[in-house]
Amino acid sequence: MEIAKTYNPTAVEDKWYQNWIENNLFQAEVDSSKKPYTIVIPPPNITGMLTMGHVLNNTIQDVFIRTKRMEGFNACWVPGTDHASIATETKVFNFLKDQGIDKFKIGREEFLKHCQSWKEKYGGIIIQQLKKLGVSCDWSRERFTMDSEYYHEVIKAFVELYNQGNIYRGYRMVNWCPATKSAISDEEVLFRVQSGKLYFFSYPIEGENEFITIATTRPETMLGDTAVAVNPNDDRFKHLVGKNVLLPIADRLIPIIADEYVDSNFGTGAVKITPAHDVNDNVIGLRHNLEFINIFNEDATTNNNVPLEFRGLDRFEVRKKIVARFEEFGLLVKVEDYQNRVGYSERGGVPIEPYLSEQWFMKMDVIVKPAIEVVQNGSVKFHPAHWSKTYFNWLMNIKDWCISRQLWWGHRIPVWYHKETKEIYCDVTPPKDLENWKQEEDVLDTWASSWLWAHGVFKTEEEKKYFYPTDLLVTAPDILFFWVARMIIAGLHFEKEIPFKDVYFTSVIRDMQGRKMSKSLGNSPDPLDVIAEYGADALRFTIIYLAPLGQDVLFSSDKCEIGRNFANKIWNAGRFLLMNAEKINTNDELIDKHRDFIDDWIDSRFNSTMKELNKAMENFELNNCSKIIYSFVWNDFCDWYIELNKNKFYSDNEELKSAALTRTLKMFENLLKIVHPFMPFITEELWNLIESRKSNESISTSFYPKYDEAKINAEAENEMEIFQEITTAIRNIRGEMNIAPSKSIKVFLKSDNLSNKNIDFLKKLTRAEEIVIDGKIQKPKASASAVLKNCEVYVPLEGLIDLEIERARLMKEVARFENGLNGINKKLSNENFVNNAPKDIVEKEMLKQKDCLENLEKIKEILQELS
RNA sequence: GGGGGCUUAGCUCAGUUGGUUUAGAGCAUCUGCCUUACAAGCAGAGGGUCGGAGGUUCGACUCCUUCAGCCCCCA
Repeated sequence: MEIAKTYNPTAVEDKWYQNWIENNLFQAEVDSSKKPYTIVIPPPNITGMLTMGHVLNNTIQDVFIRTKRMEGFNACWVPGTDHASIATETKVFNFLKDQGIDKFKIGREEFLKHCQSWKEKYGGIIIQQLKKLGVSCDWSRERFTMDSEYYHEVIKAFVELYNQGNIYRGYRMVNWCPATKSAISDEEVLFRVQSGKLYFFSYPIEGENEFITIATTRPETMLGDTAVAVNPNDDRFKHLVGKNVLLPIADRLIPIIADEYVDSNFGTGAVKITPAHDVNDNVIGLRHNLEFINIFNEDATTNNNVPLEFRGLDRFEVRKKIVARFEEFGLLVKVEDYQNRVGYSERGGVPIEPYLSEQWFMKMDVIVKPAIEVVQNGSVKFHPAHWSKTYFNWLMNIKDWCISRQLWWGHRIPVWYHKETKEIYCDVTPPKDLENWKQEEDVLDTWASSWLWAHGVFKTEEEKKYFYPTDLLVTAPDILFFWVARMIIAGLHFEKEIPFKDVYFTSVIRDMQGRKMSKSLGNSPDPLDVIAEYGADALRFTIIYLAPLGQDVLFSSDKCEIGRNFANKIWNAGRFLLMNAEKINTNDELIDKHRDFIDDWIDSRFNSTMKELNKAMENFELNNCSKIIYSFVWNDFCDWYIELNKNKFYSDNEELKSAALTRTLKMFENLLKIVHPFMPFITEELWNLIESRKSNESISTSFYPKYDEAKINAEAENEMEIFQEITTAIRNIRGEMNIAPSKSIKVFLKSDNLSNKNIDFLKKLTRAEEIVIDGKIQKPKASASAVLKNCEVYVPLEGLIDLEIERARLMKEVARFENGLNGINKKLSNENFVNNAPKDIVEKEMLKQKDCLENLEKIKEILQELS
């Protein structure tokens, strides 16, 4: 059998994914004989393309679900997509616009048909991309937030909340996106710092020959001013409070009021108040009973509440005109450069406009209470835990949630207004005399549908009962408020149960300069390109390896060399074993024959690796898991176990060879299994190569190795440690003394308690032709030496030794030991330490001191001889 | 202004209740090797005193205070 020298993922990955799907390996059905382990996917947006964030997030979910599946749980990972109301509507709107089609002309029904077909065409792309990653979702359960059953759930929830009095309609100030002509939530406003201007306007005071100067960043809103406010403690203005100002251009009289809110240090200390177009002014307006003048249309052009010459203009046009007019009047005092934070609509891409409008709101103060409790009492655990602080901070200061959106693509609010009586009807079914009613035009905020995701994805009560509450949610921290918190609220409100037990907050992926990956910066590699270049396994492993819990990740695609090289290492270990398997028969009956310390040692190492791995997994430290596995595979299994087994594979004893290979392959299979959740493809390929399997058999449904405390063997580990120390010491001499690897050497080991039994192993690893172990060895002349615990190493180098180098080597050792000894002496000469520290600690220090002293003495002796 | 996070080798990061660590890993660097699994590899080496200051303690990278710098979220 020919096995490629370097691993080539491309063919392997597609082949196995298809095989898994054909064999329905990831399908989960209700089965009361098995414990469920459930994850619902954070549904990607149908307008989205796979990002590095998705890669990290879904790899994490896959690692958990695959591990649990192999551990014997009924693992169920429910995939799906989100209709993304505003994002999709914007996309389709622009798509139609490019073809000269106007949304408003074709009307709601027609527009929704376009959305639907757009979804059919593009909505599945990200799902196909996810499959490339190797994720083991149960695709038969794929859900969409506008599937009919799910749609019904969302509407039902609205009706229930409405009937309970938790939803109300109100005329309130909202974040208005003039581009999409819709309200958006606070969380969908992105603040950007930009350089703007601060304009200083003078307003004449009624009946006085005096002016009051205000500073503003938004001159156009002066048309809607209904007061000027100053701080009540500001002596400069005390005499003006209560007087009126003649608002220029608008020619209205507005009062000067005093309010603590005003910061005397900002601008001139006097501010204009526009209650209809600024959040803070709105609060002041309510407090002082001011008039609310709305000066904008829905698209943020000026309406009929402004003087004729300013009507029907874009807000930024108006700004210019207003400033020009103030200048003309001589009322423009000055203009300063100013850095201000402007809120932008995340989807619309334009500055949002605080805007008064009729909207639907959800009362939050009461409904959030249980959601706070379940995190406080640990029913829902956050990983890392510190996110709970942010969670509490938000929930405890929560405001009512504006859930209506002036869009068409989404769940239309199930409210009808009676055409004559204006009576409101709210139900899952429309009123019987529909002709007399008019349905609410608005749809629900997308999050008011996806907050039901954790239970809404299950179609029957039986399924919900079995799979819900789910076990784990893996998500990015930036949707903690949007989604995680709201899902907890919804789960507790509608199902009386938490939606999930653990929440894993993933790292944020950044580029090598630490910048967030974004489309506009173009700094995000396309994961599919990365997969094509390095393989999905390599990408998966690398991203986990780089992403510690709670830390951001700096990523560039060349980092995938870590994963690719690791895959190649595993591949070649397998390749080597398979090459030997061509010449050596394996035989399970021999598995316990011809064992020696390396077998005990690798069993011990494997089991302590499993112990660490299980612990890291329980603590949601996947990054740590990847490192534990990497180090076992590379440093223990490849560097030492395989190397030491070579002697056996090349022996003349057929039975010994056979036993050794059987054991090594068994260990290799275990190793493949623990790597499998991280690198599913290569492990499946090798698992099938090392043994012929049945057609529907897969490593992904094989049994995960169980940790066995009894296999942890301190004696074997100790023996190995000594062996490794001696090996390294000899190799070090070879390296430092520049002895070519091809040149064979003789080694003398002076020791009383070292046996001869491992000499062949030592010879092999150090390329020595002869090794002599004896307690009475005299140091051969002109040899390089090393002093170890209970053992002195001498390598005779007649004619080859460079005394200077050897002296320098030994001096370094002297320094090392002296350094250590200093620290120990300092401790032991401290009476307080000796008296107060635990006994075993003190004893250890004394032992260390003794060893150090002995070693120092020996090295110094050797040095003396050298000179 | 409120909340959160970070600061350990050239770079990116580990370091789990303070004491088996003379502070580790990967990458990068240097030296030597194509040793019949792997040059995407092997062997060896150099490199930090843990952001600054103070404190608690017999003992601190680890706990406390404070200062400085960087980042994120909310207002």
